[in-house]
Parts: sequence; C-alpha cells; structure tokens
Amino acid sequence: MSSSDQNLPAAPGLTDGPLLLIDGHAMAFRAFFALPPDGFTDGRGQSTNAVYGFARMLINVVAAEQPAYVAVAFDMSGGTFRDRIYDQYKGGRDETPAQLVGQFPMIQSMLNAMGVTWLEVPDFEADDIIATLATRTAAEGGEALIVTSDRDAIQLVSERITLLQPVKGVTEMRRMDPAAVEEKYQVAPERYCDLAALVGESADNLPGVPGVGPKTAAKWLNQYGDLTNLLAHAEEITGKAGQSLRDHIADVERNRRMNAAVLDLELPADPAVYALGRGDRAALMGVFDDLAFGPTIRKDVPEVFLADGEEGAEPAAAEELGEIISAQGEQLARLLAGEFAQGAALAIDGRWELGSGEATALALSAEGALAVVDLQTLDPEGESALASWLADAAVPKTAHDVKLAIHQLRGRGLEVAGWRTDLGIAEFLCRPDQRPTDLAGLLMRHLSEDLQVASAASQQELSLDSGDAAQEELARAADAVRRLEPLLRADLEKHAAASLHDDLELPLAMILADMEEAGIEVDDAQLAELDEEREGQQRAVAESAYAHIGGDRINLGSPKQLQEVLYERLGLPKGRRTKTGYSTDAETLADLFEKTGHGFLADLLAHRDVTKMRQIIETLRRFIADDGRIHTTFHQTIAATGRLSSNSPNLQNIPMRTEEGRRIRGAFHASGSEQVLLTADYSQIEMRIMAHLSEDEGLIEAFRSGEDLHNYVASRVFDVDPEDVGPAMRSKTKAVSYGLAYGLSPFGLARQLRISQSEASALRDGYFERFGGVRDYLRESVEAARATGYTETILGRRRYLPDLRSDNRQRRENAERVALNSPIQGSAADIMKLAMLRVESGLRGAGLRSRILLQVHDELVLEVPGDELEQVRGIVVDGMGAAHELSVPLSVGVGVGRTWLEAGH
DNA sequence: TTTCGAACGTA
DNA sequence: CGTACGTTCGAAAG
Repeated sequence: MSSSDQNLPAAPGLTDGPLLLIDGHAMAFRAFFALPPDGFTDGRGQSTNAVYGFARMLINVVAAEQPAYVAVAFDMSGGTFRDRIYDQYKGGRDETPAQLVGQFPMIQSMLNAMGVTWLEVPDFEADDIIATLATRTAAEGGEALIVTSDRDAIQLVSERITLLQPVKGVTEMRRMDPAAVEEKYQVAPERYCDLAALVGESADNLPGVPGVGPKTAAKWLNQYGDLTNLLAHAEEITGKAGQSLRDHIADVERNRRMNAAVLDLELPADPAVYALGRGDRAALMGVFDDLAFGPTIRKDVPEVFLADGEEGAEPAAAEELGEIISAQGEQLARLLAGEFAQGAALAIDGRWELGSGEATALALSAEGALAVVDLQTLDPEGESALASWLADAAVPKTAHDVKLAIHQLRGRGLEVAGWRTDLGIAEFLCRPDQRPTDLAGLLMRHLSEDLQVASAASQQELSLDSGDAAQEELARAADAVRRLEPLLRADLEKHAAASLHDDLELPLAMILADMEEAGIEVDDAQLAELDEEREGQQRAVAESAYAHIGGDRINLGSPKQLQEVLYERLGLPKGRRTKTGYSTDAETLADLFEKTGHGFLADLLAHRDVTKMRQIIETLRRFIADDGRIHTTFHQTIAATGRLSSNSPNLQNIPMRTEEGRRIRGAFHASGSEQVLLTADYSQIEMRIMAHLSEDEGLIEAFRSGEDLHNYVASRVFDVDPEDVGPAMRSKTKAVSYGLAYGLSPFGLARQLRISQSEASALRDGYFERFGGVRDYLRESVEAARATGYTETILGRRRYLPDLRSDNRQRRENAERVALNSPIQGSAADIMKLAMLRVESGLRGAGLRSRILLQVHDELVLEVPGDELEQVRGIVVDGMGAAHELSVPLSVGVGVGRTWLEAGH
C-alpha cells in the first residue's frame, strides 16, 4: 500500500455516486501508444505523452460519468503470484518502452495533486485491486465504473458494475454492461473467465484449446452451464474440437486459475479515501508547469477534483432543459398529444439485425420536452398512442439515420411516416467528401464553441429519475438531433440541396430500407458446390507453382514473398514500382509471362483467380441469413459523386466479366417457383449524359441514329464508313470515350491500349476534331468548377473541389480529373435514383407485389411474380426511361430469368 | 489488436 | 499518370 492507511473503519456503501476505478498501467500504455512520444516533452527531453493522455482520459471520464469516488490501480514491479503458477505468464510481451517507464511516477504525482487516490499491492495486479473494490462496492449497494483495456475485467461486469473499454485512443469508450457482454461474447459476464480459459489469452501468453475459438467455447458453455460441468462431461463431446479439449484439460484448468480475479485484498474501506474534491489547484498547476502542459488541459480540469471549492463560471447561454421524463401509459399519450404534437427529434437504442434486432428504447425531443420510452416494458395504452403518433404522416420526425431508425422500429413492430430530415443525408449533401459523421461529430462541426460548452453543462444537469445511464445518453442524443436540425436545414438551403434531400434522398431511404429488408435469395448448396469444385483446382495449381520454384512452399498470397521469389531468386526483370517495392499485380505478371514464359507466372495467375473466386463465394455464404437470403446494406452517404454503395456483403461487385465468375450470379435466384428475377439496365448512360451536357451535335446524332455507339463514333473519328470499322478501331474509340469521362491523360490511354504516348495523343486529337463540343464542354466545366469551387450534377448535387486551385500540380491535376468525372457519374446516379422512385411508386400505385431487390449503379434487379411480369416490365422501362429528360433518349435493356445470371444481359 | 497497402471484383 | 466503391490478406504499425 502506498498512499493510504490500512486500518480505517468499515464504512457505509458508496451511495452518492459511482466509484470510478482505473487500471493505471493499461491506460498509461494506451495513452503512450495513442500519442506521439516526441510531440509531448517536458523541455528536458523526458516524454510526457502518456501523462498527457492519461490526464485527458481521466478528465473526460470524470466529466462524463460524474463519479463521486475515484481510485487508480497500478501493477507493481517484481512479479505476482500468477508468475509462480505459470512461469510463462505474460511471456513474449514486449518490454515496457524506456520512454514510458519514467512516466509512471509523473502520473502518480499528478494524481496526488488532483487528490485522486492511487493504489498498488505487492504480488498482485492492478486487476485484483479493481476487482476487490468493484465487487465490494456492488455488494454494499453502490455502483462502480471500471476503465481498462484489460479483458480480465469483463468477468466483473454486473448490474452494478459497468466496464468502459477504450476503443480508439484514450477518450473514446465502449460501455459494457451485462447485455453488451452477452451480445459480444455470447456468454454472461460471470462465464467470461470460463470462456477465456478455453480460448486462451494471447496478451498473457496463455494458450487455449487449439481449434476452439470464442464461438465453440460459448456454445459449449451455454450447453453445459459452466466450465466445471463442461470438463466433467468432456468425454461426451464429439469431433475434433472435443478431442482437442480432452488433450488440453490441464491447460484449461491452469488458465482458469490464472484468470480468476482476486476479490479479497485488504484495501481501505472508508469512502472518504476515494472521494473526489481533495485536489490542490496550486499543486496541480505546479505539476502541469513541470510537465510543460499547455493552457487547454488546465482549463479543462473539472472543479470537482479541487478542494478550494471555487465555483466555476456559469455558462451564459445554457438552455434550460428541465428533466428527462421516462414516459409510459397515460403520461406518454398526453405528451404525444401535447408537447410532441408538432413533431420531434428521435433517437433509438437497440441493436438491429434483420429478423432478430429491434428498438429497445426511444427518446423524443421537442422544444420544452424530453422523454424516453422503454419499449420493452411499454403498456398497451402507451403502445397504441405511440404507434399512431409514429404512423401519423402529419407529425414531422427527424433522426440522424432515418433508414436505420425504420429498421429498428420495424423490428419492434412500429411503422413511421412523416420523416422530415435525415441529419446524416443533409450533412452528406453539404459536404460529400467528408467522412460520414456521428452525432458527436455533427455537434462539433455545427455548434459554436460557446454553445458546446453550454450544451455540455446543461446536459450534465439533465437526469432521469431512474438514473438509467443508457437512457440518459439516449435522451441527450435526441436532444442533440433536435438542436442540429435547424442548423442542417439552413445548411441545405445554403448548398442548394434542400430539394435533393426532401424529394430525392429521403424518399429513397424508405425504398432502400425495403430493399435491404427484402434481400435476395441465394442457393447455398450451389455456392458450396462451386467452392468445392475450385478447392482441388486451387491445390493443384499451387502445387504446380511450387514445383516451378524448386518446391519452396511460400505464401502465394504475400506480395512480399512473391517479390523475393520473382525478382531475387528467379531474377526476372523488375516492372512497375509500388510504394513498398515492385508490383506483382496481374498486369505485371502477364507481361512478365509474355516475356519469359516462366511456368510459375501462369500458375500464380491461375492461383490468384481461383483464390479470389473462392473468397467471394465464401464471403457470400457467410452472409446468407436464416431466411435463405442475403440482405446487403446500401449506403447513401459514402460515395462523393452520389452513387450508392453496398456492403456486408457488397453486392455491387459480384463477378460478371469472366465465365467462371458469372456462375456465381447463377446462385442468386427468385424465390418460389412462380417468381422470376427481372433486371433492367441503362445502356451507355454516362456517354448519353456526356452528349447531353456537352450538347455536341455529333454525339447527340450518334445516339439518335440508333446505331452502335462506338461503331458510329469510330467511323467519324477514323473517317470511314460504319461497316468498315474494324474491331481495333472500335475498341480504341471506346477507350477514348470512356477515358474522357474519367479525366484521361495520353499516358494513361497509352498504357491501357498498349500504344505509344504520341499515338494516344493523336487518337485523342482526332476524336476532339470530330467531337469539338465534347472538348469544349470538358474544358469549360473544369474552369467553371475552378471559379465556383464546386461541380454540379443535373439535379444540382454539388461536389466541392478546393484543390482545383492548389499550387501543388499533383493535387490540382487530380482534382481536375475528379471535376471531369463527377458531373457525369453523379448525374447518372441522380437519374437512377429518380428512376427508383418512379418504379417504386409505379409498383405501389398498381398494387403489385413485385419489389426492387438490388441496385448496381446502372442496373436494377427486381423479384416479380410471374403473372405481374408484363405489367412490371412496362413500369420499369417507362420509369427508368422517363426518369429525366435529356437531349438524347435514355435506353433501357431488360432481361428476365430464374437467376440473376439468366436475367442478365 | 488495430491500421495500412496491395490486389482485385463491379459500374 | 482516368472515376467511384468494398473486401480480403499479409505486414507493419500500435
């Protein structure tokens, strides 16, 4: 014990606020690695980055969690009892960096000045101190908060003990309560030690049962209750994993002894020892002077640390918010009919997974009222009032992510109408090149600093009678949404994007929600078969590759090892350079093969192909849900041009180019024997937009003529009759056409067509001679963007490109290519989105059951009952064809079939 | 454990 | 040294 008297009298439980427990070693390590060591020094060459990061963490957590008591626990050097049980304990761990070692005493003197008690006990770890204090507090009826990155603390989580795990740096924390632990590990917190004993802990150098991961371990524990009972029945467990368990029982038992926290250390019991408010401002400033800390952190030290009791200045603009109402029944009905009758900002809690997830709590914020509804205990009166309020289209609602809100509430059986603003979409339309922002990020960006301080202060005053921290947080989120909405609406006006939000993106979000919920059916058995077929092929081609290089079994997937073999061992001529060495991409390998004919290269390329295919197949299989369908997620706020993106899994990059790859599309099919898939795609939409925007008469005529576009253009460029255009002419012309839309350079064109740069220049010049309107448009559009600062699509979607005026040539030219491409790609995206609205309303208006399943940039995939086919074909062709009037017609191709492959073109 | 770059699938 | 994405892997950071 270092800082406190052992013999204090026992005292009542800690009831005035939670006890905050911090693992000093773990957090100092994190702080050390999160901040650059040379960015923080005390002027004498001693690093202070860990001290600074630790202080920031402590200040933030105290401000956010408002604990009444704090203790920081440290490990002591010289080992612990655990080292005597297992001599490899924590073996293989890197030494503590020298620059960090010296910072521990600095952290401890800082804590002394702050009046924060810190503890260390010989022979025990910080974990044990924390475990003892946390469980004791909980037993006495108090609450504890633990801050550590050490997973051993998970076992302590309970109704009264919450774990805050740093997720990024030292200030972003993940809140782990019993539900969160169960969600993440599939076992209750008290079973976590059992799970860890089976799986092992690499950070502590404790090996687990080989072949047993968290999934298997959780399955066993849920089947047998706990580890003791599982080991008693080890003989019953079948399969490889069962045998492995029997072979490693001794390890498991050792692990279990090692990872059990010690709960009975002798530590001071008097709450006064841990109470905040004993700091000395002068001493602390002295310590900060010594550390050469700047003014920011001094200003941020909460008064609650300090003993001198000076009142901090009241924030001037603090808005009076009143309390958070936890509303049910009659009270909820009254609020909905009163304070919330004119609309509200919504925030929703609860995980969402299709089929299983649902909203568990809903917070509503309007001027003058802030309420939280527990959706798990909602009574019938509250339920019906809420359901009709949500479904009332005349009551405007706002959320940070409307599509997610729709899913969450739908999972709970609630439908919403009357969405007014999606903050995420609004933010994206105004700043499409910014990364998508969470609520905290939006607050940072949109509230002035004064207002943020006021907001933080007033939010600290908010509290819920029940004291439920998660619900309080939710209420604050709803309140943040409410404050942000007018600011983002103003922003939408400023960026001329209100109509894009209201009439395009927000209605589209509803459609995307339906598409995601629908999913697309996939034949798992067929994918399994495809995968198996390739397994042998993959092995054979790998063996053959190894044979070509003397049998050395290198990792064919490692560019580094490949470089060594290709360019060192085999001495092949080096090609293109990458940042980290020489390229081994397919193009380079193919060139090399042409030059040398080395069999290894052909095998390697074949291995790449088959590996990639298997990878895609296996990824898809993992995403097949219980309903036999894959439910991707579409994002509206990722691609700066306005395209959608798709992930989990990405269904916008399913192979199409090769025969082998296309077979994967054959596994996607309509469900039931009476339905078919219908695909509809725009043909050459980007070139049509180019024709429209450039008003080039030749290009417009090319589309009006109805001839093959590239053939027609080639005949003009090369000045020959259309029937005399050869395949080489056509493909060169096609490359130039598409290159133009991407901001082509003679260099890039030359490389792609494998011609000389001067030939490429000549080709482009010839093109521009015949299609001068295109040249003028491209030149003018970049200049216009340089003048205004942004490019624009046909619907007025903007993309800001400050780099167009950069002095750095590389950056400027990059921005110029983006400026050439964005209006074209973005306008195509706009048109497709308009088409989706038309198609959806056409289907609904006709009362059809057909539905849109996927969008792949210029293609829609629909699932159609056979008897609706002709009607749907008409709706889709019309809807897409008439989505937006251009000076050339929009041409739509349609295919129908049982599978995506058959329906494709 | 988390992040980065290379590679490669789509439009 | 053409645009826009997402996923995977291995290697290198932390």
